[in-house]
Amino acid sequence: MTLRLYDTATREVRDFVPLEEGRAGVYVCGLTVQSEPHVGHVRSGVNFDVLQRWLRHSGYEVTFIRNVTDIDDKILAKAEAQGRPWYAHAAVMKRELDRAYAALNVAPPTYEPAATGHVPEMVELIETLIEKGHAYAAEDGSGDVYFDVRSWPAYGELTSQRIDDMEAAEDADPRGKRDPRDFALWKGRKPAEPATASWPSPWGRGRPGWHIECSAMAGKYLGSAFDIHGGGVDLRFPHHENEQAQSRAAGHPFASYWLHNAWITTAGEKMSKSLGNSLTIPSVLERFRGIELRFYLVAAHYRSHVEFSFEALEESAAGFGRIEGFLDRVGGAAEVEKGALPQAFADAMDDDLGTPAAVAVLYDAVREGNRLLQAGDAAAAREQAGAVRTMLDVLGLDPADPAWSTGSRDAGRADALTTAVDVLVRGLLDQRAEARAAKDFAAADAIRDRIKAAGVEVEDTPDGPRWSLGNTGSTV
RNA sequence: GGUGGGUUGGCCGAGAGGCGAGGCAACGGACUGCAAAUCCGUCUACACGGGUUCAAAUCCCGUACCCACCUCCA
Repeated sequence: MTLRLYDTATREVRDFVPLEEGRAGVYVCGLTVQSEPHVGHVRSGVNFDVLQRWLRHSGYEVTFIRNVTDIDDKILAKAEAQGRPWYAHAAVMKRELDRAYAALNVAPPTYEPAATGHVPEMVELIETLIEKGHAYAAEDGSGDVYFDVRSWPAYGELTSQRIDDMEAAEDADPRGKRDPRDFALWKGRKPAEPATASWPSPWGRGRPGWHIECSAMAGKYLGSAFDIHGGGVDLRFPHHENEQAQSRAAGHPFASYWLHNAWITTAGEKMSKSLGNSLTIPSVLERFRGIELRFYLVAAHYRSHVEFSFEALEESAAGFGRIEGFLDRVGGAAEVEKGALPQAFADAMDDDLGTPAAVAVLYDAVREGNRLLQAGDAAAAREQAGAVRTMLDVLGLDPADPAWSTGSRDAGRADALTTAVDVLVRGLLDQRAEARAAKDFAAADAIRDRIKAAGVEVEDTPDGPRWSLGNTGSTV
């Protein structure tokens, strides 16, 4: 089976046929670095990270671009509210975003272009659009440049909408637009805005519109035609529709496939910066490990709406614990040699990144491995573990991946702490072993209870007792 | 008004005409001094009303409810 992907533009699952054999160019809309990232933002990062990993695993040489929008109205507003330059605010938020991605083992893209670093490319693209008659400078002297929606008959094709059916934005500030649906390619500088937030252009100082950023950056790093463009569903319109219109009107074929990940909502409402109900990554990470959050996100299909809850995350983490438990029992994930990927897993992934079915295959292998372990067939169990580790690795969930520890600044201390606890717990377990040998079970159980009260679970195995941090996780 | 999506067992969450996804929880059994962990088993669901079909959770028609986008948004 070959990879098949659901293309939003055609609304069907299609075979993935790259423009150039063996290579895949992917552009994903990153974030506007204006506030702390929340679970929803990171879902997109994780979903497309899985796509990237699967493409790589399938043998593609992948160029993966994820941009950063580091200048926009909200950044300017928030920076001003906090009394610091907009670029300082953007830089701080960018760092938060990087931490969040690292905490969830989202691999860095091949390039991560920032909008402010590509203004000349944007100006050039706008000039091309004006030359071709698809854009015009506002006649009201604002310095704005708009895309002429009526000049591009295909406008609306990505989201199958007709211009005449679209609601004209209420705030459609006419500002010299020929049609209220025309959108800004370039925004002339407003007197109240800081001088540093504007760049010179043929139309006077100003800054780029949001949509043109992605068109220019995708073109620069992936060429005028590329394979996959991704982002969240909300971006379909207007952002992606506009990107496609601009790029095609300028003569570039642009993306062959459009992939959109669905939302994560909380209490039925979408997580949004403006609603302020965000579940920021740092706050979730106080209660769950990054690998658990990633597993929770990967276990749902990327096109399915997820209703976030800590209860569901808790259940998911419990399930992941069973996978980790198996790897531990077999000698520790790091000691397991990665094996071949089960065909059923590959088939699931090839089917529009069917991670739920893939995870089911993962659990089948874990159960079989545990069964073999119980039957005393350690060699066969290790083989299953090898498959398990490979599957986890493809999903970015390999517990032995150093990314999980280096992401934390406290990793070194945590290791030291584990060693210290190990020595202490082992001392107690030795006492318990003596008590058990003497059939003094009351004393043995008392010791186990003391250990458990400290949050450490003990399990007896044929090779002696093992301890682990119990599910102290959160009681919600 | 236009566009797109959803409603699945106690819960989470797949599937998309026949074949019990998977996970969590619960219960029973095996194992254990007792636990824990693990394995085996039980729990046979697809919003509602029609229709098509030998066969429908899946296709068609209708109804209800929910959500997203059309404005900054992953």
